Amino acid sequence: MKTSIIDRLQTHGIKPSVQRIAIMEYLMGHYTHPTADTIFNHLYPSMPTLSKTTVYNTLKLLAQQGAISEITIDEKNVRYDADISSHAHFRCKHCGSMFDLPVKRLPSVATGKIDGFVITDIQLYYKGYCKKCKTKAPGLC
Amino acid sequence: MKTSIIDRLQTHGIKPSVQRIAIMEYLMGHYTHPTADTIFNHLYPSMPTLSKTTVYNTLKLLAQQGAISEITIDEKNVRYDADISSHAHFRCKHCGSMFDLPVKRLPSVATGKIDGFVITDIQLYYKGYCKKCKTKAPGLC
DNA sequence: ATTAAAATTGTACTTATTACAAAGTTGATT
DNA sequence: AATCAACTTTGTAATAAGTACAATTTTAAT
Repeated sequence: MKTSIIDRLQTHGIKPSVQRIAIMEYLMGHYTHPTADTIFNHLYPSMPTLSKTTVYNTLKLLAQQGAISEITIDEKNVRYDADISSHAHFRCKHCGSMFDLPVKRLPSVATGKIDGFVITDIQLYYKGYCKKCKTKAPGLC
Repeated sequence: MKTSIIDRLQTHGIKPSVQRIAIMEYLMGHYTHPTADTIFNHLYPSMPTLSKTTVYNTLKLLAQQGAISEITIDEKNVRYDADISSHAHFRCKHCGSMFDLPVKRLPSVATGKIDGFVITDIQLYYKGYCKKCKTKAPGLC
Protein backbone atom coordinates (compact mmCIF):
# COMPACT_ATOMS: atom_id res chain seq x y z
CA MET A 1 0.00 0.00 0.00
CA LYS A 2 1.35 3.36 -1.01
CA THR A 3 -0.17 4.95 2.10
CA SER A 4 2.53 3.68 4.42
CA ILE A 5 5.18 5.15 2.19
CA ILE A 6 3.54 8.55 2.07
CA ASP A 7 3.00 8.30 5.80
CA ARG A 8 6.65 7.70 6.41
CA LEU A 9 7.55 10.75 4.36
CA GLN A 10 5.01 12.99 6.04
CA THR A 11 5.84 11.81 9.52
CA HIS A 12 9.33 13.08 8.85
CA GLY A 13 8.21 16.40 7.43
CA ILE A 14 8.85 15.54 3.80
CA LYS A 15 6.39 16.55 1.12
CA PRO A 16 5.67 13.49 -1.00
CA SER A 17 6.50 13.84 -4.68
CA VAL A 18 6.46 11.15 -7.34
CA GLN A 19 10.22 10.80 -7.13
CA ARG A 20 10.41 10.79 -3.34
CA ILE A 21 7.69 8.20 -3.13
CA ALA A 22 9.43 6.00 -5.68
CA ILE A 23 12.72 6.18 -3.82
CA MET A 24 11.16 5.61 -0.42
CA GLU A 25 9.10 2.76 -1.89
CA TYR A 26 12.19 1.14 -3.29
CA LEU A 27 13.94 1.34 0.05
CA MET A 28 10.97 -0.02 1.96
CA GLY A 29 10.75 -2.90 -0.48
CA HIS A 30 14.44 -3.73 -0.58
CA TYR A 31 16.26 -3.99 2.71
CA THR A 32 19.47 -4.62 0.84
CA HIS A 33 21.35 -1.44 1.82
CA PRO A 34 21.48 -0.13 -1.73
CA THR A 35 23.67 2.70 -2.97
CA ALA A 36 22.29 5.78 -4.74
CA ASP A 37 23.46 4.28 -7.99
CA THR A 38 21.67 1.00 -7.43
CA ILE A 39 18.46 2.80 -6.62
CA PHE A 40 18.76 4.97 -9.69
CA ASN A 41 19.38 2.00 -11.95
CA HIS A 42 16.36 0.15 -10.62
CA LEU A 43 14.01 3.07 -10.94
CA TYR A 44 15.23 4.50 -14.20
CA PRO A 45 13.60 2.00 -16.62
CA SER A 46 10.12 2.77 -15.32
CA MET A 47 10.86 6.45 -14.78
CA PRO A 48 13.07 7.62 -17.60
CA THR A 49 12.92 11.27 -16.62
CA LEU A 50 14.49 10.53 -13.25
CA SER A 51 17.77 12.27 -12.65
CA LYS A 52 20.62 10.94 -10.62
CA THR A 53 20.89 14.29 -8.87
CA THR A 54 17.35 13.83 -7.64
CA VAL A 55 18.25 10.45 -6.21
CA TYR A 56 21.22 11.94 -4.39
CA ASN A 57 19.24 14.95 -3.18
CA THR A 58 16.32 12.86 -2.05
CA LEU A 59 18.41 10.34 -0.18
CA LYS A 60 20.22 13.14 1.60
CA LEU A 61 16.92 14.75 2.52
CA LEU A 62 15.40 11.48 3.72
CA ALA A 63 18.44 10.78 5.88
CA GLN A 64 18.54 14.31 7.23
CA GLN A 65 14.94 14.06 8.30
CA GLY A 66 15.48 10.68 9.87
CA ALA A 67 13.20 8.84 7.45
CA ILE A 68 16.00 6.49 6.49
CA SER A 69 19.50 5.92 7.72
CA GLU A 70 22.79 6.46 6.01
CA ILE A 71 25.26 3.62 6.34
CA THR A 72 28.95 4.32 5.89
CA ILE A 73 30.33 0.87 6.62
CA ASP A 74 31.51 0.63 3.01
CA GLU A 75 34.30 3.11 2.41
CA LYS A 76 33.43 3.22 -1.29
CA ASN A 77 29.86 4.43 -1.28
CA VAL A 78 27.20 5.51 1.12
CA ARG A 79 24.40 2.98 1.52
CA TYR A 80 20.85 3.54 2.65
CA ASP A 81 18.49 1.64 4.90
CA ALA A 82 14.77 2.17 5.41
CA ASP A 83 14.98 0.07 8.56
CA ILE A 84 15.44 2.75 11.17
CA SER A 85 14.98 0.46 14.14
CA SER A 86 18.08 -0.10 16.18
CA HIS A 87 20.27 -2.78 14.68
CA ALA A 88 23.88 -3.29 13.67
CA HIS A 89 25.48 -4.08 10.34
CA PHE A 90 28.04 -6.60 9.32
CA ARG A 91 30.10 -6.35 6.16
CA CYS A 92 32.43 -8.97 4.74
CA LYS A 93 35.77 -7.49 3.80
CA HIS A 94 36.27 -10.08 1.11
CA CYS A 95 33.01 -10.38 -0.82
CA GLY A 96 31.34 -7.18 0.38
CA SER A 97 28.13 -8.87 1.45
CA MET A 98 26.19 -7.12 4.18
CA PHE A 99 23.90 -8.45 6.86
CA ASP A 100 21.74 -6.92 9.52
CA LEU A 101 22.54 -7.92 13.06
CA PRO A 102 20.06 -7.53 15.88
CA VAL A 103 21.53 -5.79 18.91
CA LYS A 104 20.48 -6.86 22.36
CA ARG A 105 21.15 -3.53 23.95
CA LEU A 106 22.40 -0.28 22.57
CA PRO A 107 25.93 0.35 23.73
CA SER A 108 26.36 2.83 26.50
CA VAL A 109 29.05 5.45 26.55
CA ALA A 110 30.26 7.03 29.72
CA THR A 111 27.64 9.69 30.21
CA GLY A 112 29.05 13.08 31.00
CA LYS A 113 31.24 12.77 27.96
CA ILE A 114 28.29 13.48 25.73
CA ASP A 115 26.51 15.87 28.10
CA GLY A 116 25.32 18.80 26.12
CA PHE A 117 25.69 17.01 22.83
CA VAL A 118 22.69 16.16 20.69
CA ILE A 119 22.95 12.61 19.40
CA THR A 120 20.83 12.01 16.32
CA ASP A 121 22.04 8.60 15.38
CA ILE A 122 24.15 5.71 16.47
CA GLN A 123 25.75 3.32 14.04
CA LEU A 124 27.30 0.03 14.95
CA TYR A 125 29.42 -1.75 12.37
CA TYR A 126 31.00 -5.17 12.44
CA LYS A 127 33.60 -5.89 9.80
CA GLY A 128 35.25 -9.17 9.04
CA TYR A 129 34.75 -12.28 6.96
CA CYS A 130 31.52 -14.16 6.32
CA LYS A 131 31.16 -17.92 6.37
CA LYS A 132 31.97 -18.32 2.69
CA CYS A 133 35.02 -16.07 2.84
CA LYS A 134 36.56 -16.82 6.17
CA THR A 135 39.30 -18.93 4.67
CA LYS A 136 40.39 -15.73 2.90
CA ALA A 137 41.01 -13.85 6.12
CA PRO A 138 44.63 -12.77 6.46
CA GLY A 139 46.46 -14.28 9.38
CA LEU A 140 44.34 -17.41 9.32
CA CYS A 141 46.34 -19.49 6.92
CA MET B 1 61.24 6.90 20.85
CA LYS B 2 61.23 5.45 17.36
CA THR B 3 61.40 1.93 18.79
CA SER B 4 57.74 1.85 19.78
CA ILE B 5 56.75 2.81 16.26
CA ILE B 6 58.87 0.13 14.67
CA ASP B 7 57.55 -2.29 17.27
CA ARG B 8 54.00 -1.51 16.34
CA LEU B 9 54.77 -2.17 12.69
CA GLN B 10 56.60 -5.39 13.33
CA THR B 11 54.03 -6.71 15.76
CA HIS B 12 51.55 -6.44 12.93
CA GLY B 13 53.80 -8.10 10.40
CA ILE B 14 54.79 -4.96 8.56
CA LYS B 15 58.33 -4.42 7.43
CA PRO B 16 59.37 -0.96 8.57
CA SER B 17 60.44 1.41 5.81
CA VAL B 18 61.23 5.10 6.11
CA GLN B 19 57.80 6.01 4.76
CA ARG B 20 55.87 3.52 6.85
CA ILE B 21 57.64 4.69 9.99
CA ALA B 22 56.91 8.33 9.19
CA ILE B 23 53.23 7.63 8.64
CA MET B 24 52.90 5.45 11.72
CA GLU B 25 54.80 8.05 13.72
CA TYR B 26 52.49 10.78 12.57
CA LEU B 27 49.44 8.77 13.57
CA MET B 28 50.87 7.86 16.96
CA GLY B 29 51.63 11.51 17.60
CA HIS B 30 48.33 12.94 16.37
CA TYR B 31 45.19 11.31 17.63
CA THR B 32 43.15 13.65 15.49
CA HIS B 33 41.67 11.11 13.06
CA PRO B 34 43.46 12.57 10.06
CA THR B 35 42.70 11.80 6.42
CA ALA B 36 45.29 10.49 3.96
CA ASP B 37 45.53 13.98 2.54
CA THR B 38 46.20 15.60 5.90
CA ILE B 39 48.93 13.10 6.65
CA PHE B 40 50.51 13.65 3.26
CA ASN B 41 50.48 17.43 3.67
CA HIS B 42 52.12 17.24 7.07
CA LEU B 43 54.85 14.87 6.01
CA TYR B 44 55.59 16.28 2.59
CA PRO B 45 57.66 19.33 3.64
CA SER B 46 60.20 17.21 5.48
CA MET B 47 59.98 14.37 2.98
CA PRO B 48 59.63 15.85 -0.48
CA THR B 49 59.99 12.56 -2.29
CA LEU B 50 56.93 11.15 -0.58
CA SER B 51 54.14 10.20 -2.91
CA LYS B 52 50.45 10.39 -2.13
CA THR B 53 50.04 6.88 -3.49
CA THR B 54 52.44 5.63 -0.85
CA VAL B 55 50.37 7.28 1.85
CA TYR B 56 47.23 5.62 0.55
CA ASN B 57 48.93 2.26 0.14
CA THR B 58 50.55 2.39 3.52
CA LEU B 59 47.39 3.38 5.35
CA LYS B 60 45.54 0.56 3.67
CA LEU B 61 48.27 -1.87 4.64
CA LEU B 62 48.41 -0.65 8.23
CA ALA B 63 44.65 -0.97 8.56
CA GLN B 64 44.58 -4.38 6.92
CA GLN B 65 47.14 -5.65 9.36
CA GLY B 66 45.31 -4.16 12.31
CA ALA B 67 48.06 -1.70 13.20
CA ILE B 68 45.64 1.23 12.91
CA SER B 69 41.93 1.52 12.41
CA GLU B 70 39.99 2.92 9.54
CA ILE B 71 37.17 5.24 10.48
CA THR B 72 34.31 5.77 8.05
CA ILE B 73 32.12 8.03 10.14
CA ASP B 74 32.72 10.86 7.68
CA GLU B 75 31.07 10.02 4.38
CA LYS B 76 33.56 12.24 2.53
CA ASN B 77 36.89 10.66 3.39
CA VAL B 78 38.28 7.77 5.29
CA ARG B 79 40.03 8.75 8.52
CA TYR B 80 42.68 6.87 10.43
CA ASP B 81 43.31 6.25 14.10
CA ALA B 82 46.38 4.78 15.76
CA ASP B 83 44.34 4.23 18.91
CA ILE B 84 43.22 0.66 18.41
CA SER B 85 41.81 0.23 21.89
CA SER B 86 38.05 -0.11 22.02
CA HIS B 87 36.36 3.27 21.94
CA ALA B 88 33.61 5.04 20.02
CA HIS B 89 33.61 8.15 17.85
CA PHE B 90 31.37 11.16 17.79
CA ARG B 91 31.11 13.49 14.82
CA CYS B 92 29.26 16.77 14.67
CA LYS B 93 27.08 16.98 11.57
CA HIS B 94 27.40 20.74 11.51
CA CYS B 95 31.04 21.59 12.10
CA GLY B 96 32.55 18.18 11.42
CA SER B 97 34.50 18.04 14.67
CA MET B 98 35.29 14.60 15.98
CA PHE B 99 35.75 13.30 19.51
CA ASP B 100 36.69 10.00 21.02
CA LEU B 101 34.17 8.50 23.38
CA PRO B 102 35.07 5.84 25.91
CA VAL B 103 32.72 2.87 25.82
CA LYS B 104 31.76 1.15 29.03
CA ARG B 105 31.09 -2.14 27.43
CA LEU B 106 31.31 -3.36 23.89
CA PRO B 107 27.84 -3.89 22.51
CA SER B 108 26.69 -7.43 22.25
CA VAL B 109 24.86 -8.85 19.29
CA ALA B 110 22.66 -11.87 19.53
CA THR B 111 25.22 -14.63 19.27
CA GLY B 112 24.30 -17.31 16.81
CA LYS B 113 23.76 -14.61 14.25
CA ILE B 114 27.47 -14.23 13.81
CA ASP B 115 28.39 -17.84 14.42
CA GLY B 116 30.90 -18.86 11.85
CA PHE B 117 31.76 -15.29 10.98
CA VAL B 118 35.17 -13.85 11.68
CA ILE B 119 34.85 -10.39 13.18
CA THR B 120 38.00 -8.34 12.77
CA ASP B 121 36.73 -5.01 13.94
CA ILE B 122 33.83 -3.24 15.53
CA GLN B 123 33.12 0.42 14.94
CA LEU B 124 30.70 2.48 16.97
CA TYR B 125 29.71 5.88 15.68
CA TYR B 126 27.65 8.62 17.26
CA LYS B 127 26.48 11.41 14.99
CA GLY B 128 24.76 14.59 16.00
CA TYR B 129 25.56 18.12 17.08
CA CYS B 130 28.28 19.25 19.47
CA LYS B 131 27.81 21.85 22.17
CA LYS B 132 28.72 24.75 19.92
CA CYS B 133 26.49 23.63 17.09
CA LYS B 134 23.46 22.23 18.82
CA THR B 135 21.37 25.29 18.07
CA LYS B 136 21.88 24.39 14.41
CA ALA B 137 20.23 21.01 14.77
CA PRO B 138 17.13 20.70 12.56
CA GLY B 139 13.91 20.19 14.46
CA LEU B 140 15.22 22.00 17.50
CA CYS B 141 14.25 25.58 16.63
C1' DA C 1 -5.29 32.27 -14.80
C1' DT C 2 -1.38 34.07 -12.17
C1' DT C 3 2.27 33.59 -9.64
C1' DA C 4 5.68 32.46 -6.09
C1' DA C 5 7.85 28.72 -3.92
C1' DA C 6 9.51 24.24 -4.22
C1' DA C 7 11.25 20.26 -6.75
C1' DT C 8 13.52 18.22 -10.57
C1' DT C 9 16.71 17.91 -14.29
C1' DG C 10 21.18 17.83 -16.96
C1' DT C 11 25.61 19.25 -17.34
C1' DA C 12 29.85 20.35 -15.73
C1' DC C 13 32.83 20.04 -12.07
C1' DT C 14 35.32 18.50 -7.94
C1' DT C 15 37.84 15.38 -5.39
C1' DA C 16 39.03 10.99 -3.01
C1' DT C 17 40.91 6.98 -4.28
C1' DT C 18 42.94 3.40 -7.38
C1' DA C 19 45.52 1.21 -11.38
C1' DC C 20 49.59 0.61 -13.28
C1' DA C 21 54.08 0.68 -15.05
C1' DA C 22 58.61 2.47 -14.22
C1' DA C 23 62.23 3.40 -11.02
C1' DG C 24 64.43 2.70 -6.70
C1' DT C 25 65.67 -0.05 -2.51
C1' DT C 26 66.74 -4.02 0.23
C1' DG C 27 69.01 -7.99 1.68
C1' DA C 28 70.54 -12.49 0.68
C1' DT C 29 73.84 -15.15 -2.07
C1' DT C 30 77.67 -15.82 -4.63
C1' DA D 1 81.83 -6.13 -4.09
C1' DA D 2 78.50 -7.70 -7.87
C1' DT D 3 74.24 -9.98 -8.87
C1' DC D 4 69.60 -10.78 -8.52
C1' DA D 5 64.94 -11.35 -7.06
C1' DA D 6 61.56 -9.58 -4.17
C1' DC D 7 59.63 -5.74 -2.34
C1' DT D 8 58.60 -0.76 -2.02
C1' DT D 9 57.94 3.67 -3.74
C1' DT D 10 56.84 7.00 -7.15
C1' DG D 11 54.18 9.76 -10.72
C1' DT D 12 50.76 9.94 -13.88
C1' DA D 13 46.56 8.90 -15.60
C1' DA D 14 42.13 7.05 -14.85
C1' DT D 15 37.81 6.07 -12.22
C1' DA D 16 33.83 7.08 -9.96
C1' DA D 17 31.04 9.08 -6.14
C1' DG D 18 29.04 13.00 -5.12
C1' DT D 19 27.97 18.20 -5.63
C1' DA D 20 27.13 22.96 -7.64
C1' DC D 21 24.35 25.37 -10.26
C1' DA D 22 21.33 27.36 -13.50
C1' DA D 23 17.38 26.24 -16.23
C1' DT D 24 13.06 24.03 -16.46
C1' DT D 25 9.03 21.91 -14.55
C1' DT D 26 5.68 21.10 -11.00
C1' DT D 27 2.77 22.36 -7.21
C1' DA D 28 -0.50 24.72 -4.79
C1' DA D 29 -2.35 28.90 -3.21
C1' DT D 30 -4.53 33.11 -4.39
